[in-house]
Amino acid sequence: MGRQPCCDKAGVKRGPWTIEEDQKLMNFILNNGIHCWRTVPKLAGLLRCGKSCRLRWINYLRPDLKRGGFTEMEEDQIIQLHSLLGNRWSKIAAHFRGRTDNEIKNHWNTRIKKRLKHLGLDPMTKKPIEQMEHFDNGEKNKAYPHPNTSKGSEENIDIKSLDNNGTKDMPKTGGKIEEKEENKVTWNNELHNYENQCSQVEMGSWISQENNTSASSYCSSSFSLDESSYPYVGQSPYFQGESLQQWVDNMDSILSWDNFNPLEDDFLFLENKQ
DNA sequence: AAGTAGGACAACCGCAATCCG
DNA sequence: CCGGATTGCGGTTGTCCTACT
Repeated sequence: MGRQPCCDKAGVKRGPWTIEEDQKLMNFILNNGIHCWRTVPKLAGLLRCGKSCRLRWINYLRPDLKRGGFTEMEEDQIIQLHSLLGNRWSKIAAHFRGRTDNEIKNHWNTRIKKRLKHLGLDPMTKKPIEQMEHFDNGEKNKAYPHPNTSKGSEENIDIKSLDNNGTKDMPKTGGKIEEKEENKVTWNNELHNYENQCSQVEMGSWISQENNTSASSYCSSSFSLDESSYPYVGQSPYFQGESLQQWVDNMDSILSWDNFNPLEDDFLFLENKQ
């Protein structure tokens, strides 16, 4: 006998969430907090399984989410972190305030992979593809173990050839990149550099958060709210036929955005209230 | 204008990890 | 310590949208 499914699939709604469902879930969580995802749909009056509710909240409804396209700097950070952490998206996402693992994973699969391939780099190893083909003759894994499979021992990572601008200095020929010794850095050095970078970014976010407590302005601290600059924003169901500002205004009527920062504090408060 | 292909994002599935009685 | 319940995670699939023919 196998394990019980997380929910009774009969009578459970699936597929895209409606605005009404989102409002129900959001209102419920903001009023009651999250104690047990399994009970959330029942108590919130939703015909969804708890897992689905959790996912919807984490990936879409969480008020502290920063939506919109990834900046080049964020992309570079993702590339760097991926070279360290592999496909551990939740760990990568932890370095980005307001980004979800799902968002980063999707962005990686749809954009960054292609970008690296376009640059003649193997997305998994960040090595020039031509070189990888050479190593495919039984030498590849030996020379460049994948972060997922290596045990985190010191290894040479050549991603420093990706400078802070991401692409500017990258040769675009199919693997005509000559590996320079000075570009090779140790695992520890790499980690140190990335952590410094990440902490700078996160500090910036926190500082702007200190200065301005509204969620919409928090988002604008690191990216423009100009929709034309960030086409993906418009793909949210909320944005169909309305501007971003209209959407924010609408949500303001449902929720008090001023209460969201810091979100963790609010949940603690809700917990204590009960 | 209709059909199709590809891209981007949202959502689901199944397994692993963790929690808790 | 054990076993069931719950949550978290990563891979995969589904859906919608847009560009192209």
